[in-house]
Amino acid sequence: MDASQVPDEPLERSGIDWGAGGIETELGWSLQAMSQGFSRIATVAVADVPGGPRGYQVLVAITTEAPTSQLVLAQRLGIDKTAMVYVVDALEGESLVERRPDPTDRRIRQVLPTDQGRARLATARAALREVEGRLMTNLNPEEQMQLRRLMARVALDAGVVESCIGVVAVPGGR
Amino acid sequence: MDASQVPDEPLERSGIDWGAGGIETELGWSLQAMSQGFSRIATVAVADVPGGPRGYQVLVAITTEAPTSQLVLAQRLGIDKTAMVYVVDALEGESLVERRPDPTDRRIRQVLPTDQGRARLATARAALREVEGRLMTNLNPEEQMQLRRLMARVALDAGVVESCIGVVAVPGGR
DNA sequence: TATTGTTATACTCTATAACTATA
DNA sequence: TATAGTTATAGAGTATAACAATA
Repeated sequence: MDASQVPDEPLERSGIDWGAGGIETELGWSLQAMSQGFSRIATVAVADVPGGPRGYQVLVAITTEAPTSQLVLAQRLGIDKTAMVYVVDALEGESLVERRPDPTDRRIRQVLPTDQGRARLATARAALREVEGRLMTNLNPEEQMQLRRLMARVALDAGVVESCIGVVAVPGGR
Repeated sequence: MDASQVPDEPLERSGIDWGAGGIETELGWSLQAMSQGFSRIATVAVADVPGGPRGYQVLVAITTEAPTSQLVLAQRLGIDKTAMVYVVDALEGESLVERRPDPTDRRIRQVLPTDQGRARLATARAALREVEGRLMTNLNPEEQMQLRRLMARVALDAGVVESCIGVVAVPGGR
């Protein structure tokens, strides 16, 4: 077994035996279990946002970034452009966002938040932060920060990985 | 905005502005992006294992834990018991595992690895470790270990979270 | 009656292709 | 011709329900 990629402490206070190669030493298992736990609680926390977790992410993106197209929004959030249509439809149905044609290119629809959208986002965000803390309840605040930072860095690089694996093409990209 | 759950450094070397509340500061987005990146490369790495990533996880579990039933195996791996049937079928079809009735309870099918199964697992595991390192390529070895440890701890606790949220019942559990 | 494994069915999510309107 | 958005359709994956064997 290759131990260079794996913590070399035989046993730690969490009770994980990293040398045994059990399922809890698998990054994929941790990722899946954490994702399942998160999506379960997150779905409840953002239940008031139409479109669910994806609707929430759209609200976050359009309130913190310059308005772009639905397409680049979809690529940035890691969802399909066809799914983006339904999400924006749902948000627009409750007047949380509005579509506006780009003045310079009328094919492009900018997605802009309304005041109601910002308000809905604020309450959802607070609820989400609360349950996130509950998910990481056995990590002290410092460890929670470390985890957030490390995951964000890996996530930002994840787009780079696909190119070095040899994916055929990034649709719309270059 | 509640900053108590979020790293308080305004800007770090990864270029993330934690105070702005952008999409890359969202745990859910990091989790999703990391999962997408991982499953893309993991699917390739374990392509030789029938049943894909889930077949791989079954092999890991049955080679490191005492033989149990398909049901507890499914619960442990976080997949449905009906899906477990297909995964075990696929593994058994290539003689990587064998089903054996539990001597004390003939309803239960123990799932045991064959020598071929152990060999297939070893090669897949090596391939997986390699691409995992590539996914976390911008983290130094120490940071990779930290990330593995923190995620494993949260994942192990994830099962506990569902009970304190108030899920109706854990099917089969108590 | 309850439980394990299995099968069949339905449903959700995602991906693919085709269509429109603009460029 | 190419691109952004939309729609319709098909596929994979997942969950639900019902059934057989055993306890």
